[in-house]
Amino acid sequence: MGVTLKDIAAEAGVSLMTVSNVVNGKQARVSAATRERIMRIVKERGYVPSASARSLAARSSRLVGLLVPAVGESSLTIDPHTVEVVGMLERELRRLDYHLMLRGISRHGEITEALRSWNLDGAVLLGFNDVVIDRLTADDVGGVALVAMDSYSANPLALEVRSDDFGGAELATRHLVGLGHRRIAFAGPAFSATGVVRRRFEGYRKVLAEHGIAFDPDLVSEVETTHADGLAYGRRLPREHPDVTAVFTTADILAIGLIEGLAAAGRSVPGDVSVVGYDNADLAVYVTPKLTTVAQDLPGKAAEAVRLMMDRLAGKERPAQAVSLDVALIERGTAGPPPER
Amino acid sequence: MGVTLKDIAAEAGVSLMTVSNVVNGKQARVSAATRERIMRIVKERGYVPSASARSLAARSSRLVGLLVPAVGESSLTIDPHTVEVVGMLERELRRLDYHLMLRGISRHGEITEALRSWNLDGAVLLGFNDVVIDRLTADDVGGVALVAMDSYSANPLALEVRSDDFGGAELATRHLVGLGHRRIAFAGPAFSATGVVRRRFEGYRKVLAEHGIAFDPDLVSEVETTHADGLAYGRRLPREHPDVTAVFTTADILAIGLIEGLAAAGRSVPGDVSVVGYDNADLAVYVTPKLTTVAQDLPGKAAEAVRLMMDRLAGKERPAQAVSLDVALIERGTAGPPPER
DNA sequence: CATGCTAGGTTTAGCGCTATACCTTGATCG
DNA sequence: CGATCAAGGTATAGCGCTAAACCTAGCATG
Repeated sequence: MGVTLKDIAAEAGVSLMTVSNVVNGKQARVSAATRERIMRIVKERGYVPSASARSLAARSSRLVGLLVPAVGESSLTIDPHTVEVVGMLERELRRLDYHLMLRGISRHGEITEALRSWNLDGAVLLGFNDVVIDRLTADDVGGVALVAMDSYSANPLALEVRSDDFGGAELATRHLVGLGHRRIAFAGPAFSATGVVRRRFEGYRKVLAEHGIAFDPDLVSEVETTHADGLAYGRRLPREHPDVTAVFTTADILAIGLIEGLAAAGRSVPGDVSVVGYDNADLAVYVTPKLTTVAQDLPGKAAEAVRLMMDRLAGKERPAQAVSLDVALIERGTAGPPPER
Repeated sequence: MGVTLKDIAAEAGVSLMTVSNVVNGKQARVSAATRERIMRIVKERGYVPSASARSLAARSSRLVGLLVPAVGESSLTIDPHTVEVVGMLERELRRLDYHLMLRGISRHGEITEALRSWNLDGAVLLGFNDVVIDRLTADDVGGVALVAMDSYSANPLALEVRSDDFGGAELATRHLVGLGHRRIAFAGPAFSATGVVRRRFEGYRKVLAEHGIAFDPDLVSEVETTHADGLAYGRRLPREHPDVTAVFTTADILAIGLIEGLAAAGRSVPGDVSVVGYDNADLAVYVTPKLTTVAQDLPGKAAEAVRLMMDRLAGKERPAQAVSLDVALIERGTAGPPPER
């Protein structure tokens, strides 16, 4: 159906390999005249190389997998700030003439299957639990460049791109302490899921220690990264810890739920309680008051992921194993001084 | 490197074709005993079929493209309610053992290129201008099942899945009229971009007519689907049309910006002005007051897109050409009776 | 003048799989 | 009892491309 190399070769009166060389820009082997003639025919006939044939013959697919956890039969849930990374990833890869395959993973073995079946050159692991990444063996991923986002894995097979989670938490907590808060709660999902939360917790704890504020484990709550869980947490917080005047949360959506919950419990933000979010999601500015939050460098994350992957594909000697991007505190309306007493 | 059909065939002492038949579940041609023996070896050796080889030999890739506009060098911007559709699409396709390739399109020709190069079986066109879809020729898309989302194209080559935009607008407008509003504005992007906006406009207009309310073109504003543009619109609306007591918008994000703009201009929602959004995005419930909006059936959209595509791939005689899904009005806090005067 | 070298090609041998035609063997049947 | 047929396979010929080895003239070189 489609036009093939053979057709072009026949029309140009050269061998198939000459056309292949021209199409792939292998300068050395063809004269300028031949090259131009072939290129003209390629354009005219609308030749488009077959990716499967290339992948099969060249053992490289120029395909990168975007692997996302898919719990059971449920669909992928890509959170809003991840979506932006996906869009940027796609653009970077497209510039380099790579393609992106989106794949939900529900069993560990599916990672290997996806990599092998499609002969992927690389893959980006988005939102996986660290232990999933640690379980990957050289047998699984031989040859493919794996980049894990926001993980803190011990697996040398995976390149890693993340934000400075420890530093972000320091920034947020330091801001609250600077405002005069002493009873500062920490709310985020379980540590086990990802090292990210633990790093943020450690940053929080370090700043408390720096300022001689006693760490109170009761002020640390395990709250899922959802509006509903944030809401529930906000409702019970004033009852359980009336002395808390500020909360550092690990996600904007959680913070927004929290603020609504606090309001339901009769506490205003930032009048009674200050709240700091994390991620600087779009919606941070849609709520009232606008959310004070820690911003990640999303474009940087996508760019670094691609850079790391390309370095490894190029067989760079000692490519960076992990990159940590800077974060910034965005001061808006949800953090202020504690109430007078 | 990987295990191939040949390896399995050698180990099982059968021909390569027998293994191929077993792996592909072609019952007829193998005895149960042989089938089991082969399956055991396949499992043991961790055989994974090569998608490129299959695609090449079978002229079918089991790959579906997810084509999204990418303006110039910028990255894909997938709006939040689209993201959900993407996740659901992926799940549906994965269940059917298809894979999804995400591809940004910046020139029209890239659609064809993507389809041909990867030998795609089908493609979902997300967020394209109707005229882009109309320009697709049989030459471009021969054999691939194209599904366009939210388009009203005249091109019989594309299957279409959309919500009942006309009906959604009717619902919203009727709600406002029922509440007692007479001066109701319409805010949305230019009609030219997509028939969706025009259908919603027509629904709005029809309900006005039904109730004998004179249509005033001055109350129709071209506002982009962004928070910023909604905000600007909200700021100027009370000045330009102080008598407007309600606004029907074509997007939640626009509505949220609008509400903020109205607040900046000293108008409260729903006290002074009622606002109805569209899409029932997650963030509709994060803002205060929670947004009254028109909800689309997102899971239905994804499922229908896949069903339509599979029907066409299966060569169904008269597959549906377009599907329109039901919508529902979600009453929350931004629409109330007009102020007393 | 044999030798090497370079430019500009061509030939060959697959990559891993599937479609299709073909081949046995034993049972069935008019 | 020869023809027919189904079950259970096998052999062959690609799909469209690339890597790698090979070829051939024309020219410079010691």
